[in-house]
Amino acid sequence: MADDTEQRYDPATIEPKWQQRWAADAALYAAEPASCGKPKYYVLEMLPYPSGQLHMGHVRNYSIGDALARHMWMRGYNVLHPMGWDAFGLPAENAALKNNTPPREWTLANIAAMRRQMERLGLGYDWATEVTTCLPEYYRWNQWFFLRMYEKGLVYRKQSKVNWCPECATVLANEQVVNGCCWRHEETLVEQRDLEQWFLRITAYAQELLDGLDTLDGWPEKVRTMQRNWIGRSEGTDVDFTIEGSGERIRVFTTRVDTIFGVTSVQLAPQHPLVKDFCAADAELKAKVDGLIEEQKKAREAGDVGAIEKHGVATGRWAVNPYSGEPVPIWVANYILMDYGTGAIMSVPGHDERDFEFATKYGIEIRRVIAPADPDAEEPALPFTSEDGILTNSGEYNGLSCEAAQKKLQELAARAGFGQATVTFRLKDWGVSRQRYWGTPIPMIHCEKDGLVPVPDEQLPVVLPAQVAITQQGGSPLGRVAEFLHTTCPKCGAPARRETDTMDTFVDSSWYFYRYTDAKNAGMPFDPAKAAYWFPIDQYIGGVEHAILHLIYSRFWTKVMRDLGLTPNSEPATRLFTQGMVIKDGAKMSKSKGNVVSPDDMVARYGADATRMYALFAAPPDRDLDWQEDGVAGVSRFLARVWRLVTKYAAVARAAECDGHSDGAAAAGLLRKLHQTIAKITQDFEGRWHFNTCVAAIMELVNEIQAADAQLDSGAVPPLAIRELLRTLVLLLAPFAPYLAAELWEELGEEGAILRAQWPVSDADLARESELEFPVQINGKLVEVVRVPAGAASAAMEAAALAGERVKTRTVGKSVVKVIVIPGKLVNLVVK
RNA sequence: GCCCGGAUGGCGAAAUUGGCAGACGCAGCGGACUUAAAAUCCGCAGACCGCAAGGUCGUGGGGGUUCAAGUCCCCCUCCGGGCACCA
Repeated sequence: MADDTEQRYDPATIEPKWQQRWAADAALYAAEPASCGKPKYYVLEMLPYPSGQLHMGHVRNYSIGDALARHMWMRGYNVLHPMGWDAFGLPAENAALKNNTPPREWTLANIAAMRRQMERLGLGYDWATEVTTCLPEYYRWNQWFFLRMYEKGLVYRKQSKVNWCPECATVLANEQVVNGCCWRHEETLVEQRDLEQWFLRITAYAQELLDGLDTLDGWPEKVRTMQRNWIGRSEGTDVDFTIEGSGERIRVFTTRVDTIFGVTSVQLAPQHPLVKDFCAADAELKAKVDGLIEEQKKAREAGDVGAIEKHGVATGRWAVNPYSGEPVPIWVANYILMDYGTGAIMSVPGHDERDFEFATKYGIEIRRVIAPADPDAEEPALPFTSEDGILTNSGEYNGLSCEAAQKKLQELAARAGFGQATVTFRLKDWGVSRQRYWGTPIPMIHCEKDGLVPVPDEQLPVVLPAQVAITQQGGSPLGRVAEFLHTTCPKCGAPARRETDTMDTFVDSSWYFYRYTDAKNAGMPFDPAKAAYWFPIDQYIGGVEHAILHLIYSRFWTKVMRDLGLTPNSEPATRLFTQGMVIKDGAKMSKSKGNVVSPDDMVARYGADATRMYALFAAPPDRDLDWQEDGVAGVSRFLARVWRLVTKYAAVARAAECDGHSDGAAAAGLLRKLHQTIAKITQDFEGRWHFNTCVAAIMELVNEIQAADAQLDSGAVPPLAIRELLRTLVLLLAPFAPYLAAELWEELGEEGAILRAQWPVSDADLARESELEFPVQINGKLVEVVRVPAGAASAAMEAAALAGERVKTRTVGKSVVKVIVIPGKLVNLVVK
């Protein structure tokens, strides 16, 4: 048996052996202090939710990050490559309900299981900096930040809508609402209820979050665009209309104040406070408005807000256009949103599609106030929404361009006090309240006498109680834990009540990457000096599904931390990479589709190296990856070939004299290929990241070495060259197949960890081709391939092309009209 | 509806700056080794016509620019993702 296994590449023996050695070497993947003098490199992969099972998306994400980290270590950098757990969240409560396991136990067991999976995959993390967000040592700093933000006026409370399942009698997170129904009760419509909620004032940073995107040129344009749209900055004008009779004002927001003379109604959102007043005196109106609210709600629940038919109801009131003095009717309409702008609009049916649709339906006047800039042009049909035109039917403003009119009208409004230029953002403040158990308790106390009182710093952390019955009853589970709920007011000492909301888990992931730089700090979230050394993150890697929320929150939190003096950086990461999804049989891997491939299975069958390398080989990292198990088998076969090749010549390589001589034609060809491969892979690590072609390049190199097996065997290739070939091959493999590389490194008699070995440098002289092989085309079609000595002049190329056998037979009796020579590339003959 | 990706052999893909389309791998076929198989090694392999030499076509479709287009420009189709009454 021994003989047999000795001859075979066996990841099941190699990999656990090295896994053990690496686990015993605490310094191997450890970040060094700033004093080490090396340049720093912070490579970060998004931390996973500890579901208990790594999936292929994780494997892909971490294989990319680990390859980069290993490469940077070999380039001599001080690398921070940490990992942690986004450990709060609903699944733990669901598991508690289902299995009667406490969320904490369930979560910690899952973390242990996933960490074992990661270690088995050979991912090189610095576990000394591990961060687990559900532990008080971490979440106390969430509370600390919350209090700092409270002091800065960045935290406030307000009434807000929540999803409520009447069957569960509890609040649902947005993700638990499926097609407008409760995920547990698929027939039960989710209701919107008003609750007092905590908010973080992210909108205070809206402009900066937008401007910062311009500096993030290391981020994918797609992500920046998505964030820009999400922030949704829009410049416009606030205009106050006066209600006839009462003298009350309705403030509207418009981006097209130049169309003000085309206003033929004012439209209010059904939830607008003035509508409530109108309804108080008019039961009939109230019934109709309630109907509109119901329609909006239904549409929102059904998830097609944009598709609902426009409905409205006239209030019978009139509002006066402050520019023209003209009264227009006030309507309430279901397409007006209370939470954007002022919840009221001026309706200009002549120049807005939605207003046009509404006015047509209800017979409201449609007026043209913008004419084409070219007086000879035909008047375009209404609604005419372009801003490329001049004002008409607009009194003294007639003839002005839209842009000029906007400016003039804004100035007038400001002067006369009925409005001004203004900027509106689509971005809303961040509601962080969750009526949930498994999250960070919000560190606030409700006192009868003193009102809202923050928990003093010295009383942090507010610890999540361990013994909590997770039930499906309504309200926050923490509200039913007497020991937690009842406390005393820090100000007056009287009995008081703790806040029972917990924080959104996006809070945890908004700053965890700072904690990695100083994970054990008990006195601060982190030491600013340590963070200043490591930040910004040099490369952040994760799924594009986090392009908006997580990455906006993280940017916001960084700016807050900067303003607290904790970091000099305004942005957390200079470069962001978003990898593609893992697909199988044409669909994203998911339990419901039954197309999930377990990483454990792959590792058991083919080994960690083959699994990881396949994840890099099957597609470029930014594209979707189609998982084909036969492909993993192919990579595994390739690794076996490498193993056989290196072990076959290991003894020769070990014995090679370092001062020996390494020439010979066979060696020159192989060394040329070797140095070309080094150059290709090094270059890819520096920018393009097409690791699929890196793996292919290594395969080509191995194919070529193997094709020269006879020369290697016969001694035609000097031992020193063999040594360089194999040694470098193993080094190139190290970021992609770390176990096999470590094993073969040792096999070649090298001392010390391959991770500490120097990344090979391509020698341009050795890489250079001695001959140029170039295509000759006739009229753009390939006719022949000819050779000239490398570096030959254009004239030599032309001569060689014209001397080609096939070229000669093809040009007989014809004339060469033109010869195009691209030096070093090709020759094209234009022949008639 | 708007914004972003993408479409290349039987399959995953490559072609980095407009310059030999299909590298590398999978599946397939033929051969060597073997009593046999597995494993391994060698070879073939875009489609069509042809015994062959060779030829014609070919990167979702249509048009264009160019000596030369998978790559650039215009129009269109399909697939994936994001946003969606944002005033």
